[in-house]
Amino acid sequence: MRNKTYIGEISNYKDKDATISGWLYNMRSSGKLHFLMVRDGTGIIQVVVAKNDVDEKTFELCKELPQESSLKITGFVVEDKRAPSGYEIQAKNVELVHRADEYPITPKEHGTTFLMDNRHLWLRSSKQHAILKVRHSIIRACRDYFDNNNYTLIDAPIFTPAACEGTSTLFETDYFGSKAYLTQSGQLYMEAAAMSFGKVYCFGPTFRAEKSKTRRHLTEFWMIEPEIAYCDLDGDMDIAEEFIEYIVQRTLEERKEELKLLQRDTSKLETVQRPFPRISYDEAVKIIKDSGLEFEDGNDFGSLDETIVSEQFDRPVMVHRYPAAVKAFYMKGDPGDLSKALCVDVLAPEGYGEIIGGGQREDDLNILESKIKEHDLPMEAFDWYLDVRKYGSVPHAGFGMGIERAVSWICGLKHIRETIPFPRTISRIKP
RNA sequence: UCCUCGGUAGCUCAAUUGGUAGAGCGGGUGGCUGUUAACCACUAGGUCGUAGGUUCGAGUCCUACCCGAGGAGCCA
Repeated sequence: MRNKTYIGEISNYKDKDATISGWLYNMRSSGKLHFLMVRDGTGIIQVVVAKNDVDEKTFELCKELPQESSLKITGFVVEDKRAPSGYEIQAKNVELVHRADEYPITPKEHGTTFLMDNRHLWLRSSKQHAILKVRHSIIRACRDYFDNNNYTLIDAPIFTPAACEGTSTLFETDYFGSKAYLTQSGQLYMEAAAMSFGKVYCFGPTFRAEKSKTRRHLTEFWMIEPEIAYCDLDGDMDIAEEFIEYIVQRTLEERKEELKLLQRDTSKLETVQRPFPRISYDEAVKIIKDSGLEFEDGNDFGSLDETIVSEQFDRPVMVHRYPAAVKAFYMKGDPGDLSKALCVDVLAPEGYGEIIGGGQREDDLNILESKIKEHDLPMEAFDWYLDVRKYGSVPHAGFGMGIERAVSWICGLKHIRETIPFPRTISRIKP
């Protein structure tokens, strides 16, 4: 079974015989000719079955093949302008591996709910296939960026004893009689690890139990979180922009075909190059107010606010120094204005909003303890975290990027749920 | 949790002021030697989300509930 030909490399077999193994994507028939569109995960190719070229049994078989039947086909490979991919196979033999039942997803239009109910089959469609290929490339680029820059991969736990930030709603689970929660971030663990390895990152699933029902939210999503010892906010922003530039440019190189199939305007990605604009929260507020929108000083940005700010630029914009009051307890205060936090959000262009949140962490033990009290968080849950400030505390910073939001932006999608193979949302846990 | 919209054939949708539930795709049967979401003919396929109510008569009007989609909040 190993020495077979993949459709993706069919051009190497021009004017030669080849055997492909795949699934029937669609079929058109014309009396004494059948046109089978066959896919195998690496590509799709037209197979021509002519009545005169095959035995009668084979020809009759192809006449009534259900969509998605699995097939092994041997034939002569030719270049032909009439074939959608430029190449086609003139069949000599067609072996039916399995006759499919009536396939629910037809070549016509369907609603998203129906397609999501059939997500396990929808993955076979060309658009979904392309999105997940892009996702794979983005994840590989993320890992390569950190691996090539001497970061150490440190896996964070999924079960956690208490809220990391105390803000989001967590999924609660029974842990041998006591309560445990599914992680909403690996960050606190990365801070501890950075004091051992210097530069670390984690990449894993993250869970939020908020009842968000929008095209930007999942209850289970993947986040990549670097953390760097001896790093301040400016250094953090340097890393974030270099990182985003790298993954976008890598994806443009590796996934031209897929982005074309997704009809992505790649000119809007080609401009994603350093330096990215860096503006303060106060400057962002001015942009929002100048646009005519009402905004109350000191508030966090809503999604419309983010869109208005990001529309001013042709590449991601980094907004730093938000009011400390709207940010998590571990953010370090700005020495120049303690009402502000040394944090940064990276807003993707074209209305895609926040893809990265991060900043410099509070490294002073006493300040951190009082922040925990201010936020009404249980001190005992953070004893280990406070230890990081007791034994050789240093300035450190990091950020987290939601993979699905990055994929959604880079692919130019309307819904985040198509960026993950099996999405989990407030109303979906199957398939 | 709140706001808006929706639920009719396997799928996508239509049905006029309340008056015999329809089309395309998919399925089935037949036809066609260059099809491009092929095409042509015929054919099968329905508890109109659920439960009540108004009416001679309800897919259509009223009430409650269930489910879904988008948005707000919250966030990546």
